[in-house]
Amino acid sequence: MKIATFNINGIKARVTALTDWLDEAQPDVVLCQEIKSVDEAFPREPFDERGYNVETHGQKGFNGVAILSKHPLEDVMRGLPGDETDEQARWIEATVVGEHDALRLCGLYLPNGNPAPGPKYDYKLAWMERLEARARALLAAEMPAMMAGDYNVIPQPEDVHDPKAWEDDALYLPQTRAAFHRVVNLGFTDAFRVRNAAPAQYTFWDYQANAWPRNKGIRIDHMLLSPQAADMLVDCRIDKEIRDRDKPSDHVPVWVELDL
DNA sequence: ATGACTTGAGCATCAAGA
Repeated sequence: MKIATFNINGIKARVTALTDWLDEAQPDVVLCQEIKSVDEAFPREPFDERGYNVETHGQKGFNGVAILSKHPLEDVMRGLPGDETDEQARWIEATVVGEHDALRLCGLYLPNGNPAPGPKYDYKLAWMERLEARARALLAAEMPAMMAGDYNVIPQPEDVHDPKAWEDDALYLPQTRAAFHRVVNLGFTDAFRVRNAAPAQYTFWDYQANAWPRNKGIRIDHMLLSPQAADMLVDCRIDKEIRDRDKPSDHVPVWVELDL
């Protein structure tokens, strides 16, 4: 089963770019971030036509996550547990059933956190604590699970074109990376890194200052696998070519092939 | 260089992104 994560930066502006990529890449499941739409306004038809079930967790203007799946989605859960007052739409979970096994899938859009320090950075760190708690619960269930999406975390120096330029940024601060590694170190596998050890493998390039042609990117979209899911990993790649097309998102898709 | 682009909201500009 081919499962992808893709921060699309606005579903209404990205329908053509997304459907073109779906038709080529033929993923079974796509976790989308930054749909920037309320649920009622999400354009379902292009995805219905292609055989995808659509589950959304949106809000007006910003954030918002969704799952597109050619397989049925069960037990859909919206919102990251741990703070009833949090109104930002950044988490969606569902179970997808494969040929041999079922997989618990979590699509996430982790807060950016800039400027740091400040209230936005406090929110990011608090959100990451809730993420760690959810990750522990998923591991305790001992079923295959994947948490994938836009983490807004640059894990290591080799994941950024110029580490020096990012050292005060909320995506790369030591506290941010430590919080990310605390989650990984519970027993998750960074699917891309176990399949590709090369530096400078990016998933985001800013629209500004010719970042893409200069390859001034960062790797912030990640797919973390529980031990049971890691045993199913066949491949993981970044579809960076589509950053070259008309009206691209500033992120590109990352996908895994799982023997599920 | 706190710049440059892009999106959504909503109709002139501004917030937010990373």
